[in-house]
Amino acid sequence: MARRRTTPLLNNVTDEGTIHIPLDRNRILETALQLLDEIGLKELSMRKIADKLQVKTASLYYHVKDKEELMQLLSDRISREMVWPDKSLSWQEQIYQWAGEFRKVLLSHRDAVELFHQTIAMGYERLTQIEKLYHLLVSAGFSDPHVPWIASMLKNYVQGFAAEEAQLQIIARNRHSTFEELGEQYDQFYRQLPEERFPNMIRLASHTTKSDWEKEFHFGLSVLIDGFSAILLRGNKET
Amino acid sequence: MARRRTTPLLNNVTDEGTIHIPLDRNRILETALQLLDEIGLKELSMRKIADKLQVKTASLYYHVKDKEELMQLLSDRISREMVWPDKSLSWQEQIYQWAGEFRKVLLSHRDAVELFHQTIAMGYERLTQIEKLYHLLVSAGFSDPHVPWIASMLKNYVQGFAAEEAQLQIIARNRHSTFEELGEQYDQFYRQLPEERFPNMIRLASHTTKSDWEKEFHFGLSVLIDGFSAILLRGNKET
DNA sequence: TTTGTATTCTAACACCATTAGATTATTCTA
DNA sequence: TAGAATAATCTAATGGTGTTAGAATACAAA
Repeated sequence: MARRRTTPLLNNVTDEGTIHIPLDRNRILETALQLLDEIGLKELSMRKIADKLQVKTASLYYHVKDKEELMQLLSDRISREMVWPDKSLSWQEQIYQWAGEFRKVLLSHRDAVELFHQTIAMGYERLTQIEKLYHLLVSAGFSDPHVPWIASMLKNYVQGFAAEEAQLQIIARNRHSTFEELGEQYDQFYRQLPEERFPNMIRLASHTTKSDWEKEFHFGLSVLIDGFSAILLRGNKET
Repeated sequence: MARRRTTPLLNNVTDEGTIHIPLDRNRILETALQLLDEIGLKELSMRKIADKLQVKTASLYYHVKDKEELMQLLSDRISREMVWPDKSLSWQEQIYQWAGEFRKVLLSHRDAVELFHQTIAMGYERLTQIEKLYHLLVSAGFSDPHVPWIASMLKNYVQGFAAEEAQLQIIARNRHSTFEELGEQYDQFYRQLPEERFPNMIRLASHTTKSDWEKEFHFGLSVLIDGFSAILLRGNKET
């Protein structure tokens, strides 16, 4: 039995007295983002978004083509939180800043890494993010053929690193464990493996659970940057 | 109205005369993998796997806890196709081989990259894959604290690179385009962007559509390997 | 042949994305 | 200001999904 509104909406006021704010993409997006942080990507559904907006599900489809389009827009919305590197710094330091920002944004929203994997950089913000990186590299003196794949390597490095961090957070959440408890559990898991088959994994168990993510992130990045520097010094030869 | 079998199964022969082979994890897994290649990860459902096995959906749950467990097993099944590096080669060449194999496997099954992102390396095969890489790096002379994160960087590089390749394949499939047509379409997309906002993207459009994936994969990898070599020469100092 | 266990099935539940078409709200025009 | 046109939302339904309890069946051992 469907409930039916007894009186039509007038002046944005429903019969319950609550104010009816018309939908639009922005409101849908902000609600979706909020919901994402609360329940995660897998639980995020059109129904729940609509419920949170106090609206029927079908209404969303007037403002958005698909769930896929919504996810696309959502990834762009998250990208908007990037702060751009300070152009007065050296290009190396600008890359550190860019990467640090990207990592921060990816970790500041639940399952953002997953979302970025599932979507394609076609929106304004994500394209801008790449454009800025291109600009940075061009200014540093890299030749045109080099720029896109250097940028791609940097993007992949950050995304891969953040994915590992996020995965640990997700596991911790699922088990209602703290980060420290999780370290022990990891150790235990590795040690319980057959020793003749995984000698190195077992021996390195304590090192596998990263102790200082910040430092490792920076160090890995420095390997890349040093490599790119070498290309620059060599004079941008070879593809 | 549900159809009901008129006679019970006897000697593995149904009333239609077809032979009934009992289910097991392996058969489910192989069917799932085959189906994955045919229809892709998003379309892969328990129902369709069961249908292909000529079995009711619920039967799968006797052999497998979850869909998640099945996906976990599937990623491990795919990892099994890895061929291990030749230990007579130098460690650098062994890394090239390892990475090349990993990339090959990730691209030899539809949506395998996605699957690897969604699952965690906990199965026998995926752990073995990491163990082999650890062994390789230890033999090369890297110190214990360095091994896991170098391995992580390599894994992430390959996975990131393969993700970009796979994404292009997916787009090409969706649009029923060849790889060459897709290049043009990409070019067109970039050029249609507002020029004042994306000057570098537009100018670099032709370079963005990678021409020789093989070469770029190798070159990017060499940047990493050179960086790791430097660490080795420096004597494994600093974390 | 009976009994017990292993396996598969029936039937249902509670979700999900999406759509056509009716209904209501708002704006524009005469 | 009344009526027509448009914009926005809702109703209702379709066909899909993973998962489960418990009935039915198949197979193996006694």
